[in-house]
Amino acid sequence: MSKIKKDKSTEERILAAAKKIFVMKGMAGARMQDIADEAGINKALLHYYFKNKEKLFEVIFLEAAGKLFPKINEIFLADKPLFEKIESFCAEYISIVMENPYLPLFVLNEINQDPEYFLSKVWKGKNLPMPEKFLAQIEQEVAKGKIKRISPLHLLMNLISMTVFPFVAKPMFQKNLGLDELQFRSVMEQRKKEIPGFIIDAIKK
Amino acid sequence: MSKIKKDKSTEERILAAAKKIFVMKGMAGARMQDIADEAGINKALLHYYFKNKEKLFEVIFLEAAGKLFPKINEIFLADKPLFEKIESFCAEYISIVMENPYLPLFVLNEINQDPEYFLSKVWKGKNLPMPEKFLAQIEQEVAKGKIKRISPLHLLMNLISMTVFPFVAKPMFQKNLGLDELQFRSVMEQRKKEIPGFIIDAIKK
DNA sequence: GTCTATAATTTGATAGAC
DNA sequence: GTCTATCAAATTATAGAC
Repeated sequence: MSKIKKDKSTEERILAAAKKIFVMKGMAGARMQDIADEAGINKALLHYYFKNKEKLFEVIFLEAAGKLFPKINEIFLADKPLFEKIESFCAEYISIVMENPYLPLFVLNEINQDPEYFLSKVWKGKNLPMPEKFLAQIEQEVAKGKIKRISPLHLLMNLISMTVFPFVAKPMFQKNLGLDELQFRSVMEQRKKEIPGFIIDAIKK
Repeated sequence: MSKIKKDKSTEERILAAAKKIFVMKGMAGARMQDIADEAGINKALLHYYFKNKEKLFEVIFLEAAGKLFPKINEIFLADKPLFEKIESFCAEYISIVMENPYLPLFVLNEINQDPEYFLSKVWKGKNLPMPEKFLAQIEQEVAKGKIKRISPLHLLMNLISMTVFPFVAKPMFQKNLGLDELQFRSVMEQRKKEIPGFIIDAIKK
């Protein structure tokens, strides 16, 4: 701690500013000047802290991806009954993303720019997604006759789609359904129960 | 028809090139040079046909949005039984998007850049989304005791999410689930039946 | 309509003073 | 660490010949 009692270190303010601008405009659309302005500094100082735009972007992107992917992998690896997994995934994922509603679109969009590069960045070494266990668990439930004969792959896609997509299409849903910020939050809060209930109704015998 | 028998007019080639580049890189990331190269012409000619980048982009964006939104509005306005609506929506929407899998992410991303502006462009005047009828129809089915007591809003979100999201997250799903191009298409083909079946199981009494 | 050459502007990045 | 001033490269857009 070289410095005491300042609201926020310059680096912290840069990172907060960069996150805001990058998530809003994307890598290509973001301007170093905008980030500097947002952080209350100038471009030179920005480059002093982060050598170039690419380096700064990588920090922001990896932090964003780090908020979204581990939670998905958790559901793959956890040692819990199927229904519990689905319930806790919806609730926890929505809670996390509700604080940063635009992260999923940001991350998915950048991944789309160069899937190989970005996906390798996301889980280089560890953190690899292992959906096999989860898919096998569904198979077993089917085999045991606990749930309907459903394709594990499609069930997984349905779960993730219903949980994540409303955030990706947030402006569209808000405009078309006439939801203000508060109402949108409320709807997403409901979905923590609504989605698991919907799935259970769909697959229970 | 001033000219006869040429593979493709210059304007057509420009539009095809612009679509490819804009959809791949987004408005901010696309380069006029790339579009010119892709079309086999030079930048000057590109500006001769379309005054500037913004104008060209608008044409592409509106065409893309025009492929995605009317189909959604159709389900809102059509005069058909609920189940039929859901079935035909899934099948038709997936068929349309399968030929341009990256359109949804492109459109959603640009809308996110400036929701007011882009959404006003999409349905200026006509083409306004009218979800009320569809939501009311669900209410009625519930009231008549035909289906479970479910929130119309959430059912609508679930339907659209399950249909659209796999395209938005295409690279992620492909990488994580180990699907090549052909397998992905096959999975989406299955979903034309899988999604309606899933929904029916979830809401039928 | 199409091209070459070039202007005009934006923007990422650096030099050097304090 | 932070700033001002400036450069160098990239990129949109135009002028003008054919």
